[in-house]
Amino acid sequence: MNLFSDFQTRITHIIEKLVGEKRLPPGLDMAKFGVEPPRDASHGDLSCNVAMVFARDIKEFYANPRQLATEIGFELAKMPDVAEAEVAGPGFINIRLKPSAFADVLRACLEQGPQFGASQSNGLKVNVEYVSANPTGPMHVGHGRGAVFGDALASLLAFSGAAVTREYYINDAGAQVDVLARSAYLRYCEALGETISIPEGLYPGDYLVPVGAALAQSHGREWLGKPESVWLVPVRDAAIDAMMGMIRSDLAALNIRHEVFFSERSLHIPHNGKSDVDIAIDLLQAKGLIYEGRLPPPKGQLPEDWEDREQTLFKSTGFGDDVDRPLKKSDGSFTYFASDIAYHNRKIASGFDILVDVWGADHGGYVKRMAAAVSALSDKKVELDVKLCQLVKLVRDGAPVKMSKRSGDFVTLREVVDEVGLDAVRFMMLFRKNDAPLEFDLAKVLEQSKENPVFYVQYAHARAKSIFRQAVKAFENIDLSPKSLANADLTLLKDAGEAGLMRLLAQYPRLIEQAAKAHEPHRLAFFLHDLASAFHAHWNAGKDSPQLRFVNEENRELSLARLALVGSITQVLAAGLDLLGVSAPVEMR
RNA sequence: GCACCCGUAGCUCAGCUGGAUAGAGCGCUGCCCUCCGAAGGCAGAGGCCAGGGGUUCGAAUCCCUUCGGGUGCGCCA
Repeated sequence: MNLFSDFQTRITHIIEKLVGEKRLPPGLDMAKFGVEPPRDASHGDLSCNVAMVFARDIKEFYANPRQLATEIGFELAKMPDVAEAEVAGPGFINIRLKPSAFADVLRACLEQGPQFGASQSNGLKVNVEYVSANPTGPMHVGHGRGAVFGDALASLLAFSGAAVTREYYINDAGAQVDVLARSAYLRYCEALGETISIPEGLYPGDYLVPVGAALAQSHGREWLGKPESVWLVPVRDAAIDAMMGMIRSDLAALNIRHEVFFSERSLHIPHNGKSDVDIAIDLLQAKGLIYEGRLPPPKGQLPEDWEDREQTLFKSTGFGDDVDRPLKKSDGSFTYFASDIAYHNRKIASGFDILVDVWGADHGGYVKRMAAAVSALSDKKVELDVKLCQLVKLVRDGAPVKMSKRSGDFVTLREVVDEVGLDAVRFMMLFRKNDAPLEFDLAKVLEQSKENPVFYVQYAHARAKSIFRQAVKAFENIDLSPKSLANADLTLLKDAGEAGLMRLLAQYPRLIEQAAKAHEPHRLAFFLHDLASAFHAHWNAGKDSPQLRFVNEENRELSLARLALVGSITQVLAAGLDLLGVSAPVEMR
């Protein structure tokens, strides 16, 4: 149950009724107004801006927005769960609910359990593509951020009613996997007793040592001293398989599992004479969006090897890009962009309504052309949202931890997960907007203090659980099942702290919905932190004022009502953490 | 030179796609444990939302512009 969308519907009906009575003009866009929690709790439980939003449309019917607001407020006040609806400021309608409304929220929370806040299927097919690290080495912490972000976003979207596919795009074509093959070949030679030195430009990391050893084991001296043309392909394929195995295992350590691993190279393999790239290019060609032409050289620093030449271009400027983009390299092969067009065309052809790509911020310059391509391929029917994740600064006690992939001596994602645990990694990665840089302190995330948000939220959950343990000791034969708690007399919850907590719980379904719509899982992380904070505060209120404690041995009925509140909080904390992929411990000892 | 992201308390950051008197943590000052987990909480001080224009009932949020930081800019992916 979502109080906010519920009232949005009710107010929409009131407006429609007024339109029917010719007391408002037809054609009002109901999507324009909103029902939201007021910033200031003294303004009530719900607030609606509808009268102000329609200020311009209603001039012939009402002198000012306040008049319309008064009219709507009058209708709202008649409803059984509304205590009062008053007009404030320029025309806000502030609604205060009867305690029974919040009792309904608690009951819904207890009865629906982990499904509280979930939405019915909305019929949307969404594809979330994330991680997509090149299969040339282990993942680093930056990849981890995109991985956790994409995974949490996918969960959030699924929870709010979309049919979600989690997808990984394997960049197994192009020059870099050849570099990988050469690097692995050297390790193969090394495994056979040759002395090797790794030239500049190859991957020096020792993660390729076992790959070389395995090749030596399976193929003996067969490729030793032979030209690249003999061994490149088999070594490359073996190395990519090994790297993808390693990446999958790194992802598994973070509880991340994709449904689809899509190979870039497969896009170039013809079926019935045509590859996916051919098909996509043909499609654009048919739309008249491909031409042969010249590009002006980039302003500022001219590249050393710049050569002005005729090339095959996609008319991306027709869809908001700055320049048209080349589809073929000078050697005639397709650019990465061409493959990516084909890849996204596959996704469009699969019937997805929304495509979400999670990329590193260093690919920001690529967004416009990809959005242009999706727009062109789908005739503007499919939306592409590219989420850029800013880089992660790894520090320990404030001092930077060096990372350098070139030297092969970098801190891998796996090392960080092994050191601090997946809960800490996942929560911290989500406790920041995706487009803001993130400082990840290896020492701080293990601290057991309120400075560490992971601990703070998990502690709230453990603390809530401890109240239940306490209640079992205090009362004989007490039934603390959700069903039993839902039957408690919830009107006994009258304290301001209790009301504040219930108000927060009532906002959870809306928060989920909005975070999913905005593709911003961090909002959920911050909400859980807020809920934990309110809970800790109310707990402490019980220290100063014993009559506020959740467990009151003299008053079983009151205790049951309060335990229903605690149970709801526990439920939302656990479910919210679960959506983020973080565990909710029963105790912190 | 151009494009994209960012600029909010001394520091690190939220701000719910335009709402009411801009919030939290750290740090600083002063408090709260014979009592459900003090691994926590309460109170106080601290702001020209980088600057300037505009859009409207209403702007930290949208548009333009200046300044400052980051990321990119055919034949890497």
